Amino acid sequence: MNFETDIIISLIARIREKANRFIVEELKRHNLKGLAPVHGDVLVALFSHEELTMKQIADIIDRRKSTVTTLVEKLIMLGYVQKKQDAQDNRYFKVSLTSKGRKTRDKLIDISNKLLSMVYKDMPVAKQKQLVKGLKQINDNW
Amino acid sequence: MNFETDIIISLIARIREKANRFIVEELKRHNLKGLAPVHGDVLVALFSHEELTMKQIADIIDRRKSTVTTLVEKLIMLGYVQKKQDAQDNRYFKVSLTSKGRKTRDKLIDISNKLLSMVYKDMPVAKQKQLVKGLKQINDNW
DNA sequence: CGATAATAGTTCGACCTCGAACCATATCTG
DNA sequence: CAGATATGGTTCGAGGTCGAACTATTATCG
Repeated sequence: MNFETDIIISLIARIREKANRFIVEELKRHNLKGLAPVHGDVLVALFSHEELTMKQIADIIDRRKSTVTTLVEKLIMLGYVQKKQDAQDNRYFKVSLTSKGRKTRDKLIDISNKLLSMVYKDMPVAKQKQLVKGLKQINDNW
Repeated sequence: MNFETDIIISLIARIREKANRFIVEELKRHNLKGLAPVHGDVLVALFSHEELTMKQIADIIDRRKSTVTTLVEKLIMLGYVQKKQDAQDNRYFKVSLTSKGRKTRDKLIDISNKLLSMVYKDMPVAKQKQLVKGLKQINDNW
């Protein structure tokens, strides 16, 4: 029992909450109505992959397949992405950005940058790296 | 743009997810059926406070008042806590543990300890403290 | 005092999330 | 090749969460 270090999970949960709320506000401010942070995750994933299957998206954004079904459904409905069945293997569905989806790129990058400056504030980069290294160790050794 | 440090939010989100899933499993294993991690938070808060108002609970567990209404409702239904209106100020409702609620203490402490050992594994305490200090700085300066 | 503001709490609808059950397609194996 | 297995994906119901609108009670202040 160590009161100094026992609070790590609640600290992590709180930071995550704050980040989420910040992103929600920013999405609203950027007029990306109806989008939750997780939809941003999907779009961001598609910025660096021409197309992704439902399962790949699930793995990248760390959500269940059934959740991804809902999310992609919404993104299609809002016109940000499109989905088409793979011709070779009919089990797969390939999701890709529409032109409207591609246009969100700058806004999402802006939000990401602003979020990071909120998180780190004036923390020296060396300390940032040290912190990320520690978190990575926790995440990897689990 | 710094690829080394930009991943901090996704790392935090992932660790938080893993912790959550771990707690869910442990609650099941300890036969605390129907309880989600957040219900554990409420009970834990009541371990160190004889009684708490709905708002106090909301502040401690970092959830909205409307959410707390639902959570406490469930805890009452399951017999872990009770709620009674304050005699002096009728706006307040005081929530406190039942005897059944008090009996969860050992189990929840066990889960918490197990979680921490999962999180930190063999990380030296000095490094743990350093990590928590960094996280605290982020959480405080926001 | 009496109107106004502040505070505590609930209700309601919407949304993300999950797990379990299920369907469809492709692969493996005897 | 046929049955079994594996993999990708969806459907459905349940639950936690929020914000907005609302009720109720108390505090403030002209």
